[in-house]
Amino acid sequence: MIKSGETCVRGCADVNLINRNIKSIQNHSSDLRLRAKLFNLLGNDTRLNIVYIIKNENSVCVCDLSDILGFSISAISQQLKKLKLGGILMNRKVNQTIYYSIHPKIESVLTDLLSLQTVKLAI
Amino acid sequence: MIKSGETCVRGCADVNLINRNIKSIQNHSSDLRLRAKLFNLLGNDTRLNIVYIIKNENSVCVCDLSDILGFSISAISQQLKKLKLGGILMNRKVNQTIYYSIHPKIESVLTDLLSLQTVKLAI
DNA sequence: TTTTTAATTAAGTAAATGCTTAAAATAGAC
DNA sequence: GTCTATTTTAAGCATTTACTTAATTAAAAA
Repeated sequence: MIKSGETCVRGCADVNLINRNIKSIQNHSSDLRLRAKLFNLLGNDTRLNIVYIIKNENSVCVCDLSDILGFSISAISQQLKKLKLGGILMNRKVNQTIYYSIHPKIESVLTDLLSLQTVKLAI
Repeated sequence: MIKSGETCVRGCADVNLINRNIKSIQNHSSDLRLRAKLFNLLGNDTRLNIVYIIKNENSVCVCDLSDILGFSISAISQQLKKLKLGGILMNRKVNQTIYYSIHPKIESVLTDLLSLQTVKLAI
């Protein structure tokens, strides 16, 4: 907790606002961290493309993703690993082939995130 | 366009799926890039905290954000610059103080993004 | 005018990111 | 058993990221 004129050299510090928001950030820290993590996973062109493709096709193998996106199998595999660890994807093995699909828990959230109107963003 | 057995050594390549999705990614590339950029901006703890605070307070100065989040003024200023360039924040000057606020164009999108149920994400 | 305040910009740095190629694991086909 | 196909993992590398401190800008106050 900061008291008026205690830690800030400047005059303009809004002590109430500062303390109120320090608490607020603390109270919501786990939610905010989780949210940032989700946004971070989707905030990369390659990973967002992967998620977009799998969402449309339900289930896609590593090889096909590599052919579609033009990156090495290895590169795709590494991104798939991150998406799986992040709870966005799951996979199942059929013979030698591993098919990735959207994790049911995140399905509806992803639908929302991918249908949001972001056209407004263009500056 | 890939033809069956043309570019892929492997047998399992689903040529139709591959070509269909190459087109799909091309058609949606600008939307996907924009969306990834937005997620990327929000996919960082410091920046998401900044946006969260400003959304709650309407208008906050650089100094106060620095005190709340415990980073140098400079660090906060650099993140604010990214958020402003990305179309998420705007600012106005009152004497020596610069107040940042949510850009009206992105307000409703942000409300959606911050109210999405992401608790499901925990693994 | 000089000093002070708020913020930005510059420069530097450690760590993270995202790809590459090469090696290793896994399991079906021969 | 060996060979082949699919994927993962390891190692390396160039780029980006996110902070720090120091210098600079801009404008109000003394």
